[in-house]
Amino acid sequence: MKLSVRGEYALRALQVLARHSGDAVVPMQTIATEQNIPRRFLEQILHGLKAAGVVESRRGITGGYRLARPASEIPLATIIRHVDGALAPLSCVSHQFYEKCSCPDEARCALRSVMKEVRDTVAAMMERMTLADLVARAEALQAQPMEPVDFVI
Amino acid sequence: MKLSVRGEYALRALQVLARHSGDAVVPMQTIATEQNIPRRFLEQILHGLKAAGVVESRRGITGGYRLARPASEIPLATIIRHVDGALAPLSCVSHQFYEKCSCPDEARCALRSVMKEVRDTVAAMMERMTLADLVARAEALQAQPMEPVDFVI
DNA sequence: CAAATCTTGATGAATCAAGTCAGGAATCTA
DNA sequence: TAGATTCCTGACTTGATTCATCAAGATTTG
Repeated sequence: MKLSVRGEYALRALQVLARHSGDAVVPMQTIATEQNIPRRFLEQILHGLKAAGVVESRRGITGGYRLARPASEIPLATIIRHVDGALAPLSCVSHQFYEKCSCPDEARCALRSVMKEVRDTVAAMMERMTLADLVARAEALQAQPMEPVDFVI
Repeated sequence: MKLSVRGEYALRALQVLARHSGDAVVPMQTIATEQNIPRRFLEQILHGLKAAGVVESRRGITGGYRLARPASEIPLATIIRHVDGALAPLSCVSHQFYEKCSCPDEARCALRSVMKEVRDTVAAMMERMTLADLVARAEALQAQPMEPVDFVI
């Protein structure tokens, strides 16, 4: 798994929506400003996530986006797969994005066997972790004191 | 971590060299033929691995490549990093290929914290696994019976 | 010297990543 | 109803990267 800038933006944007779970919708401009994401680009990303059924939108002056399901029911795996594709390091070990590779016998390819373990490990982690967990972790990190950059009196 | 075709070729080629550890050198053409890798492309890849100190070469009619160290001392992590770069899903959590990301406070970025765990897990796996392990696994898989594709009498 | 090999550097086509743009459609408020 | 604000749609641009291919040179052995 390699996260593109697009994927990073998607996760950061959804984290904002997860944090505002109570609100009706959050306008895109708010997300763009808060997370410093180019607005036009974010437009494209959110539209993709809507097509994927991850978010819902509302038009007009009171418009914006919100999560289509509770944050605790949206695993990071789902988002990453929609935006950046396979979690697997090789597409021949991907479940959802499987592609045949060039080795003669997949069933007995040592490299494939190793990469399958990597895939399974990463997929399990990303499947377990949800947007709600991400928000919770952000709050926990916020609670920590600022790094003592300059602590001399 | 996402493995490019280049990275896959590199690992497969080195697996051949590891298997022929006794031999003086293995000519590139042998590797290219056995693993079905375009020769010109393999040339480029092996040259890179030589610059990285992973393989040694010998010119002339008896020329070829061999591992610069015992296969058991070459972790997959080393190879992948040289050919495909960072193991981390985000460069802001990479040790060797660190790049600052756009979030305001890295130390308290939830996404970074999660991806750091992924990186640590993947890096540990790839650091532990060596070329020798890869060869051993290939042999173990070879020992398995052929898949019963057609078992009807 | 001839043949096989690695060495070096250039080149090329296709694809992708990141971002931009224009014009349209929906929705609310005055 | 007008106007402001928002999302919707699809095309486009720019630069880098990926996956190679090629030519000419250097080295080594028979």
